[in-house]
Amino acid sequence: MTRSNEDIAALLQEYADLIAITGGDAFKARAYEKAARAIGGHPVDVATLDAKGLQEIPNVGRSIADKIREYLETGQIALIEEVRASIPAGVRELMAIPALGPKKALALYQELEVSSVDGLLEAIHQERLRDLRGFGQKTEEKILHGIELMQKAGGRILLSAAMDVADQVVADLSTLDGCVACTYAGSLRRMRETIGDIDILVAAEHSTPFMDAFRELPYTAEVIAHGAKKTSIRTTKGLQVDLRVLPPDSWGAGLQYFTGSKAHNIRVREMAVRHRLKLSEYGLFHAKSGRKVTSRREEDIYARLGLPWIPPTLREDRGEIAAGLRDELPELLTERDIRGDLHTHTDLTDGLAPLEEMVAAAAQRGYAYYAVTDHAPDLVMQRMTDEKMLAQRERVRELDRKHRGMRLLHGTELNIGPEGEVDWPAEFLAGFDVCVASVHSHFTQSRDQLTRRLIRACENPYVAVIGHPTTRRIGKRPGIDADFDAVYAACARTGTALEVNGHPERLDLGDEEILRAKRHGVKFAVDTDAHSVPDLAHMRYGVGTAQRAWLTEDDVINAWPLQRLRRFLREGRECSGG
DNA sequence: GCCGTTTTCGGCCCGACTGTTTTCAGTCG
Repeated sequence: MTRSNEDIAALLQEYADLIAITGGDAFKARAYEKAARAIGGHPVDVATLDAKGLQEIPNVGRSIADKIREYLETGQIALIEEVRASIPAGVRELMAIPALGPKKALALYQELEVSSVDGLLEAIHQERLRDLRGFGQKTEEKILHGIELMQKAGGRILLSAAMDVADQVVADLSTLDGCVACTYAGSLRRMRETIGDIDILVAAEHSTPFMDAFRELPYTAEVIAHGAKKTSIRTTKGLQVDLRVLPPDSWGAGLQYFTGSKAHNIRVREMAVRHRLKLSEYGLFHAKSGRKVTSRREEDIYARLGLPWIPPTLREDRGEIAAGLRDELPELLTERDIRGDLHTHTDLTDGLAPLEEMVAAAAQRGYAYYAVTDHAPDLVMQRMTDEKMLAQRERVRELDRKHRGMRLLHGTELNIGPEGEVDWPAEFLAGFDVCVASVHSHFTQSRDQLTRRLIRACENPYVAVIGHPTTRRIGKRPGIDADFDAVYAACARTGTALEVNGHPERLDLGDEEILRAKRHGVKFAVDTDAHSVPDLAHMRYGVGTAQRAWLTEDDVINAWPLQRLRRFLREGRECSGG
């Protein structure tokens, strides 16, 4: 993940928003948006490219290339700074609320001088929106609901955003002299879907050099607190990061303590008490004498309590301790177990990279197989046709012959229509190796309709995987309201797998839903839904989510050898229907 | 602003839904 690509993408997206808010040329805004997306998804660090290299990125022309150079040289883009000065940052934040776009955000600012979410709430409570043209009672309700949804995230950020920062901090601190170990702990290590703040641990004899370096990092914007054992900072992006430096001898105890979860740690400490021991972040001690038993490694602490080492993703007090005592902890799925990705896109629809680049990147990851699943025609904006799909299949077959060691599957991501129908009739679907089917619209149907709709998709013999089953967007949109137990039962009955979509905004199904689905005997596909080469790396979040739901290699169809996967796909086609 | 030419301009993903309006603008995927 390259820092400058992301920063520049964010900046260009901001400019696109500002153009939209100020009523500028909509096509120009769109051009900046497209460039932002292309740069965010570009596999090469733009800081290493010259003007010519920059313009080779799709949707980046002379003007935007110049602005990127300007940013790389001066750290800002004058034009964007200028527009920023005329529109308060809060106005743009309003656009993050569902139901509010640039036009309504601008109306709120110009007519009511609202320039923050809090200000908007106040205006609503004072009933000042009532007189505003284009704002009615329903809009008001939608806005309130949207704000509630945003605030429920409670300032927590996406797993991926936290991971990027943590990876960077760990890399920076690991280079310092005297660093025995350095890693992240907390909910990030447990791979929770959202993260409150980031905990970084260092094992070293002397803490001062680390605390000093931490405060001096280029992305440290503010030092919240600093001492010998703990320093807290806020990054330039507003994230809180805590650093704790432990003596190497306390590493295991500290790591165990700061990884949590709180509920898990309470259980473990209760066990310690029953063993007449006492567990703290400094180690495991004899309760009476206070003599240290062990503290250096997590494994030793768990072992002394009669437990195997418990993977962090399981430490949620969901039965992991009882299972550990019975020696029945699952052999969790790991990223190494994944043999292929079954849901990916190319630039034939809304992906960024051409087929050849996606395939080359997949081969680089060491996959044994890889499915290309571009959108089907019912998602009208993607302009798919039978001819385009068949032509792509020819290219896939040809590439497959060239690639030794990785088999290419030709698939599609079908759209599940309002009645549960999909884009193509059986005879056309039969030509695909694998079909993913997903809901992309009509989220507000009744519970019965949504349930029937999903079940009908499962019953289509050619549908092998239900993509992002709840369609939630974390912090933005709740999942659809269907009777998912009925859907899971249908999946089990028809041999249809459920997706664990690894996109950090989706993580869909989430851990709790996977646990429920598994009880119905369903199999899963852990996919990235990649729309660019860097997106392929989202597999780590899909696997993390799968781990949190106790999934093993046997539960996950794309962890199987190709032969077993093909058998699953074949049997699904035979046993679905009615 | 980008792109691809019918090569220096003219088109740019397109349709549905929703709420507000009184015939359509704004938002979304």
